[in-house]
Amino acid sequence: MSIMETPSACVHHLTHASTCGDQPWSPQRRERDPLSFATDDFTCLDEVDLFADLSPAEMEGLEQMVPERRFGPGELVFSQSEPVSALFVLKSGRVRVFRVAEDGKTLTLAILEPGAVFGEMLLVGQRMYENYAEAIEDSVICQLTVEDVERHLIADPRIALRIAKLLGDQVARLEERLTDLALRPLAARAAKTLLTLAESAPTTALSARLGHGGTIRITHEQLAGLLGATREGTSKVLSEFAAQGYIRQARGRITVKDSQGLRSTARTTS
Amino acid sequence: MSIMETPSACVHHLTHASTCGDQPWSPQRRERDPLSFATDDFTCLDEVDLFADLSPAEMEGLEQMVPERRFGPGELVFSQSEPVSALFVLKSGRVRVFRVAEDGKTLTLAILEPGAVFGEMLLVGQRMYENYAEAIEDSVICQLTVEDVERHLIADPRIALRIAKLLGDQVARLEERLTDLALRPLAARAAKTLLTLAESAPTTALSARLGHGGTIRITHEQLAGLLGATREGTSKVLSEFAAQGYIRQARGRITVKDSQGLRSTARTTS
DNA sequence: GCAGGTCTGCAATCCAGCGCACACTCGCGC
DNA sequence: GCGCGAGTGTGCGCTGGATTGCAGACCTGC
Repeated sequence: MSIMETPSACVHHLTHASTCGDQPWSPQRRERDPLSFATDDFTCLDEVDLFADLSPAEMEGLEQMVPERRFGPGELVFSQSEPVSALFVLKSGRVRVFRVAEDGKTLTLAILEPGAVFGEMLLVGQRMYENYAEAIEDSVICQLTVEDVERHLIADPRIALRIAKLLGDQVARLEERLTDLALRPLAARAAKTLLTLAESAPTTALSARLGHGGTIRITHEQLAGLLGATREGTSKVLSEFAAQGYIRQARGRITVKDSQGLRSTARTTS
Repeated sequence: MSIMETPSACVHHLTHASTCGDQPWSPQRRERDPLSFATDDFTCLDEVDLFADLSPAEMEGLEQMVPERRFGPGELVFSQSEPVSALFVLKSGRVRVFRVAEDGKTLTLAILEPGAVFGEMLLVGQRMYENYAEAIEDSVICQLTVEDVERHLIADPRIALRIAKLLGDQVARLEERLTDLALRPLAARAAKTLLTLAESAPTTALSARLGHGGTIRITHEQLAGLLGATREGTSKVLSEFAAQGYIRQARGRITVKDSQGLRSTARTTS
């Protein structure tokens, strides 16, 4: 099933976007392969610390009515034509949350790993008009409807506190990124971002065995989206990092070799 | 009393900051004039919607133990040498929350008007290591200690929800600013910011009588700090706006004349 | 009403990073 | 294993905006 057959994935509000499948900001659309999905590692709501305070019985109750959807690479999880009406939990795969300018350029707000929650703004009455989310790999996503949320979560003080913490972290991260973007050169931002990614996408058992500790799965273009820079500029600084021995590069993969070197680069101001 | 006599206002951690009162990021320090403080318009906790759900009795209880402090222009409310250990409520005056880079350049995160709450990150376990806050006018600020907060607020589900909403709004604003900074030219950001300021600092009875609706009290330099740009660059675009008739300028004051014109400028992408 | 500091205007110069173009090469899919 | 497309290296002109330096205009306090 091609995503082209999913009309709701189209975005009709973009000024310069004429036809579906021709989105300048989503070049890597592919056919979907239903066989390659990961098996269910955990039920939707386990392992998500938003719900950590719930009793097993309560979890049970919630889980019953949580539908689960699958998305192929490039497929939109939500957009303006399909506005957020639910809280999403990423079960497997990876999702990119981003914004689009009128001229088609994008900024990536976050690249989410399994276990992440998104669409949280809905919980506090925000609308998220402007945000898009797309799968960048085959992904399985649970979604709680607004009603689920309102009835079971908002009312619960334990959950409300968790939500506040979640949002607090996010505020801190955003403030950091904002000041970095304003005050630091590209190289510094790139170094910092690599360090962050390297520790947030932690070493799996497999990658550790292969000596790939600190390996990030990301393309230059995706990284550029996070940095608020062009692909070319990003490639440039990455080459320099590689030349310095700070990192090693492969296609769609970057391995941090000298985090200390990156750290000092991250501190430069101009 | 000069702020020079307030040792705790000094910042010793900045790389290039040698002496107090010589902070490159805080050029407008002045003597403090105790007579010019506004009178108490409202008690600390009224009018702050964070506490809107509390009963009058509860409010009473809280208010009793809320100390109140006064700050003169340029005086630091908190900084790295005096880290956040409280929740602040701005009663009167105006406060700038900002960050400082190693080379002394700053980015303003927010300019707060009376009734605003800040230091909220503390509520959710964030540290705010990097944030500074300074009064830009004579200001009166109430501060709840950590203990006040933990005992009376965190536990209360109504408050927790308010906090979540507060942080949610903040996330939305930050995401917006981040994408604007990354994807939009200075002129567009400036226009947008002016519009936001014009409506967030609403028309007072006095200014309405004087026909000053939509007047913002801000210097080019302060605006530049918000935009992540230089004073010169900001002055340039403001001159252009004035030439277009979008705004009228006076010292430390900008009046929006043609919000429609600004809106269209704000939409430009490059 | 005078003095000093703040705020704003202006111009010349410089430069990081963008835009564009293209060549290459890796590796996935067939 | 072969081919094609996604991912990457590179160069160069261009430009938005930073930098620097200064000059005048406006307040505010004395």
